[in-house]
Amino acid sequence: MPPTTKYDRDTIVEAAFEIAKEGGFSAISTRAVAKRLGCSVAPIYQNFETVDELIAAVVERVRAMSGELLAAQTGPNPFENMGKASLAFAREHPALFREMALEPNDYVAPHEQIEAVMAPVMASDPELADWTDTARRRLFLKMRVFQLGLSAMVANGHLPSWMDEKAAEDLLLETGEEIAAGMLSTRKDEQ
Amino acid sequence: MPPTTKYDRDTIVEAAFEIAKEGGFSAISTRAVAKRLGCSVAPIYQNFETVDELIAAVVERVRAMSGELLAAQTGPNPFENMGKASLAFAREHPALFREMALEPNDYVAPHEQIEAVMAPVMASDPELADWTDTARRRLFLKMRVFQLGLSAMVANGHLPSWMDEKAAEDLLLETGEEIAAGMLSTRKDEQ
DNA sequence: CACGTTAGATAACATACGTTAGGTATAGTA
DNA sequence: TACTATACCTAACGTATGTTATCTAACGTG
Repeated sequence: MPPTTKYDRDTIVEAAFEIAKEGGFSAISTRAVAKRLGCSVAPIYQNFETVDELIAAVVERVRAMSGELLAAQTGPNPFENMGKASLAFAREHPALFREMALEPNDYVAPHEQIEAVMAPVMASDPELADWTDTARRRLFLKMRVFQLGLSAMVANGHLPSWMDEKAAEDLLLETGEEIAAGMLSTRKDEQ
Repeated sequence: MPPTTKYDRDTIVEAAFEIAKEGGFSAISTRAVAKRLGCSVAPIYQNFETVDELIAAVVERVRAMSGELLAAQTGPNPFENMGKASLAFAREHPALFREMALEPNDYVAPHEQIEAVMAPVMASDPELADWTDTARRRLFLKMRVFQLGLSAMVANGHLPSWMDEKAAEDLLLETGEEIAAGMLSTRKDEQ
């Protein structure tokens, strides 16, 4: 039988993940991963057909991490949790956030799909109880847009200098409230 | 004297610009530009010290184009013009928009600087006449965040499928109004 | 304890990149 | 008309990449 395995799939993915965390997925090269592991490229090709397969595994790893960041938000409001998780992702892993959320790829589910998941959540929110379904969806879209914009600024260090982590979260929540309030008052104006 | 010049600086920058438009700045290589021009790499090195210098010239070209997009918006409201120009940039040159607005670089001026430019504009807006300076700045930040998020979705094709160009502009303006209305009503609540 | 399977190392091939040395030909000038 | 300056081409060097062929050695099985 063969000698004992020293570099298994997970070890390799972890090393590649660390590299991607610093330089994005494009920084993952067989030699860079091998160097980080202190080995040659051989173990990589023993565990993956091509480097693209390794990168795909790293993407899965990132998705899992993203899910953990969301699960770590245990507040009562799902929207608040989503927003805070997004900000945490952007702050803690800016390069990965850019790759996942700010580039055209299939990692991000289409808006309609996310909307479909959130529709029942919104319907059960007492604050939105008397909203029409259309209005709820539109509010959700607006909140998602704002959340993406703020997360992008966090990931790129483009926030105003005085704005720390908490201030960013506050801005997100505050604006969410204001958009909702604005939608209500505007609708009132039209009646 | 030398033979007549066939490939001058502008011609080369224009070819590199077209390449960047399709694949981003990283797609600019001496050979790719040469191929597009139907020449060798020699003219490039006659006009530029290094490929980085060429890329810098392309960045300037993109900045100029970005300015033209803003100038093309001739409506009465400066914020509306900025927002529409940003959406146009994201829609017409998604790869370039990502490079300029969604990556960490020095192309984007710090928020404070943009804020300083816009402060007098906001002060002269009759709708904001009785707002405090702090509130105006905060509104501007929120609008910029929303604008960035929406432009990012446009550039990446992450918009809901039903949302066309006009619908995106409408969403931007509508949300701007709602945030302003929400800020007013929220402040009222506090009093 | 010998053997065969296979983890890992090494080094090579092919490609793409930036850059440069050396050659060719053009066009104004002497 | 000969000369020179130079726009352009060709081909190469060095480096980084993905990938693979070949080798070495470890280890459970017989």
